[in-house]
Amino acid sequence: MIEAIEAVPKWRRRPEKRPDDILDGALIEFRERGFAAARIEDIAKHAGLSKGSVYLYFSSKEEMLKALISRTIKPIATALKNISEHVPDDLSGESASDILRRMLLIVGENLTNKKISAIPLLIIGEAGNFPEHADYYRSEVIDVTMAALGSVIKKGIASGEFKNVDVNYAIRTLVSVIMMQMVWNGVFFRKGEPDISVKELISVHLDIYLNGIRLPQEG
Amino acid sequence: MIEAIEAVPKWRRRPEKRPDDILDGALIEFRERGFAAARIEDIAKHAGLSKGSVYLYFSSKEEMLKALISRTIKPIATALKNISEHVPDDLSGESASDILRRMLLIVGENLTNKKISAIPLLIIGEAGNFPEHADYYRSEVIDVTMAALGSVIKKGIASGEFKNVDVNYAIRTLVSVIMMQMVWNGVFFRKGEPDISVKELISVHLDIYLNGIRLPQEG
Amino acid sequence: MIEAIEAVPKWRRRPEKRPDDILDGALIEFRERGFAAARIEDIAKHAGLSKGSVYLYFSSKEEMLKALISRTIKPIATALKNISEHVPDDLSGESASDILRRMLLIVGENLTNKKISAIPLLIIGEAGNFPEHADYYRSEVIDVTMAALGSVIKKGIASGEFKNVDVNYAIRTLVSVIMMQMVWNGVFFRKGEPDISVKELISVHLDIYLNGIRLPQEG
Amino acid sequence: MIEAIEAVPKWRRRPEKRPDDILDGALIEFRERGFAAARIEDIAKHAGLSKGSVYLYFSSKEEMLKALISRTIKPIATALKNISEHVPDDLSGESASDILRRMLLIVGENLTNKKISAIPLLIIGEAGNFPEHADYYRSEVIDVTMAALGSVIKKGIASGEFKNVDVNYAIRTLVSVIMMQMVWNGVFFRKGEPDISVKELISVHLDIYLNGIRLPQEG
DNA sequence: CATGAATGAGCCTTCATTCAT
DNA sequence: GATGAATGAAGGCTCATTCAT
Repeated sequence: MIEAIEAVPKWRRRPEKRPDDILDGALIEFRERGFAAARIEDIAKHAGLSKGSVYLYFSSKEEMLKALISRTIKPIATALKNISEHVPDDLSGESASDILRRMLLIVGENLTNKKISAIPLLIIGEAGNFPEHADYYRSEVIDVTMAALGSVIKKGIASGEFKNVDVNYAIRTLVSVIMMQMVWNGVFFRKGEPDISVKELISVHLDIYLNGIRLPQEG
Repeated sequence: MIEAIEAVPKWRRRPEKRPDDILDGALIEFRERGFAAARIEDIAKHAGLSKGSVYLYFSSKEEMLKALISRTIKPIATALKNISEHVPDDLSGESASDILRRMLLIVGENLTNKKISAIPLLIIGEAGNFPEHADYYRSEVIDVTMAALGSVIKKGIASGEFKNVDVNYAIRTLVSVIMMQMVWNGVFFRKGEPDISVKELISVHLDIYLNGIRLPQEG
Repeated sequence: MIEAIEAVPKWRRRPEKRPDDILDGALIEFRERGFAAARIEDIAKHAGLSKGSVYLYFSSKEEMLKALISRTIKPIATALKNISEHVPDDLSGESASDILRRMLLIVGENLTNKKISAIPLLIIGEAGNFPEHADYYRSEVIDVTMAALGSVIKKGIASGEFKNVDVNYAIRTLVSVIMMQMVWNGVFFRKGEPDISVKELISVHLDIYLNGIRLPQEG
Repeated sequence: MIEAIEAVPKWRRRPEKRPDDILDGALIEFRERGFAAARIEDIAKHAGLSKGSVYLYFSSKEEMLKALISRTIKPIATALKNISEHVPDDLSGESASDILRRMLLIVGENLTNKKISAIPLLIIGEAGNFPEHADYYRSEVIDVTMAALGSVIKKGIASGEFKNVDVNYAIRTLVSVIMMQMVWNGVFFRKGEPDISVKELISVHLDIYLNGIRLPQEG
């Protein structure tokens, strides 16, 4: 057994991870230059391969884009579905606010993973050419996330914890900071600038979301 | 009068508007296919011109992108500067909340103009290839907008109208709904779906922003 | 009478010279960039005209080249024919050497006129694309010149003035310095360098041609 | 042995000669149509390649021109330098005339190689667009050649073999026949015409150069 | 006559994709 | 599997030529 393992040649590292390595390179190049302008050769270089070899793993550039997006979205979608299916019907002791906080923090974690957060930006940039990917992302990630958050808000309203707000709009306020932060980090952030702390951001955001910034007027 | 109208030559419509017509076409194609994949010939067709004629007005595809972005950003930047310079020092009677509302509604108007709101999406999509445009947009539009809103928030805090929130983060919550809505309309919106009313959205958003969604706990 | 002359409008100088002005510009541009790379618009500029107006005088770029070459070659060819037809049968008192000298000096004068000497260079450069022009130049200028010089050399041989050299080759030695000087001035000359005096050159050349550079060995 | 020959793959002939094959094609097309009008596709065809493949070896048409000129000039320049450095200081027994003869015959050999003699013609034709190539050719070939010949002439003068001629001009007479012959063969020669023998030409030329065509006048 | 906007053919150059080894 | 030479379609850009005014 041990021999078998040692027999794995060292000059070819993890060949079974090749597709993943290629997609890593693709993500970088697609984001850096856009899908159309990204060159297969550059993507291959990131994976330590030659141009032609990429085609052993992906039949076309577009297939790479599809695979890249799937690779990121699928586990997220699965996780989101798990979460949303487990929002307890009656909040079982936990306040709606606390549940919202927990959920936002999970999203926040994804935000700090560049390999994950680059995907929606890529999708935004290529939405004109590949609306199906935008659609896929919306269905699998955004709609699910919004539905999950929406159901918590609804339960909060039902339980008397929240005001009777228009849920459809209220979700947007809640979610938008996440999206803005993604765009900010990927597009408008300037090197050398002090980072925005995602945790802090979400904390302040949620506090405002729950309580507002206005001081209660006495009298 | 009628003669005057007929005197307008039919074979060359409003030639002085050509550059503008071309940029309109460019915006459509750049958004639809991305800068790299957009074809000059298609852009020309939108303006009723042939491929070569475009080069009578713009020396290269990249120049068109620059001109397109400038055309949209410059007047907005000017307007924003006017607004931010006229935020009264002492709120002079008007509440900070009301000023924020007025400002957000102005931004909301731009949001409903597709020719304007498509620009930031274009910039986001091309940020990898043209970081200078993202930088320009941030400096001229985002930073100015955030500074203006920030100064109102600060005044609201000073006057006792607002809580002592962290302004830097608080601005983000305020602004992000705008950005999300832009992305939504340009990327994730599905035809046939009921539109989100920008006015309503801003109204709900600001209400939450000011007051929070949580019901005050009695007792 | 005088009035008539004054009636010539000043705002349109010598319209009948337009074709000539255009060809002047064409010569400059054809030599500077080559026929293929020369732009009609640049040629027009030299003549103070707009691109389209050139086509009022010449139906195509190639026609301009033809006309340009004809304009220069025709009078030269006529002059050469006159000269060669008047080489006296018996040298009538003048030595063959003196006749050669006179002929070379005439050629030398053309050499110093850039508008004339640029033409053969143009023809050389475009020989691949327009062999008919090279052929024309050879027939009308080179062959006639060589024939004229050849006939003088032959007469010099007949009269005992010259050795019994192979005329065919001997002409080449005589003529080649002219051609080299043309190429030199048009191609290899460096600005700022001291000019080669054409007169001096021809004088030294002919002296060598007649007498050689070798000192007679005393015996 | 035979196996070795058969082992040469048929589908990819001498790939290491590709750049050379391409330059051969480029020389033909550049000379035939001029640099600007030559089409990459035609050049590629000469080398049995497709348009795009040319760019695997040369990054642009202009690079091809540069490489083409260098390829020809470099070895010539090296050879010339060797020759000029070995002109003996004291003519060591050999007469200056004999040395000149040897040198001219070497130049004559290059003249009969079309691949070599086409280069100066190309340079002449493109001098307007690429003066740097004319300059390079002058520095590396013409100036070196003239300097070498000049130094021999000077030694001939010093040794009493030659008259005290103006060397600067005398060189031109010597060299010009070479240049003329190049132009003749490449531009004015007509198919079917009897060839000029370069050897004969140089022999006659040098004889005239040394001794002149004039018969010594008795009495 | 003169203009210059408009056209569209043409060519350099790039790059996704193929394929012989 | 891996390579990289080769292909050829595609598109940006230029410019000779046309033509309505």
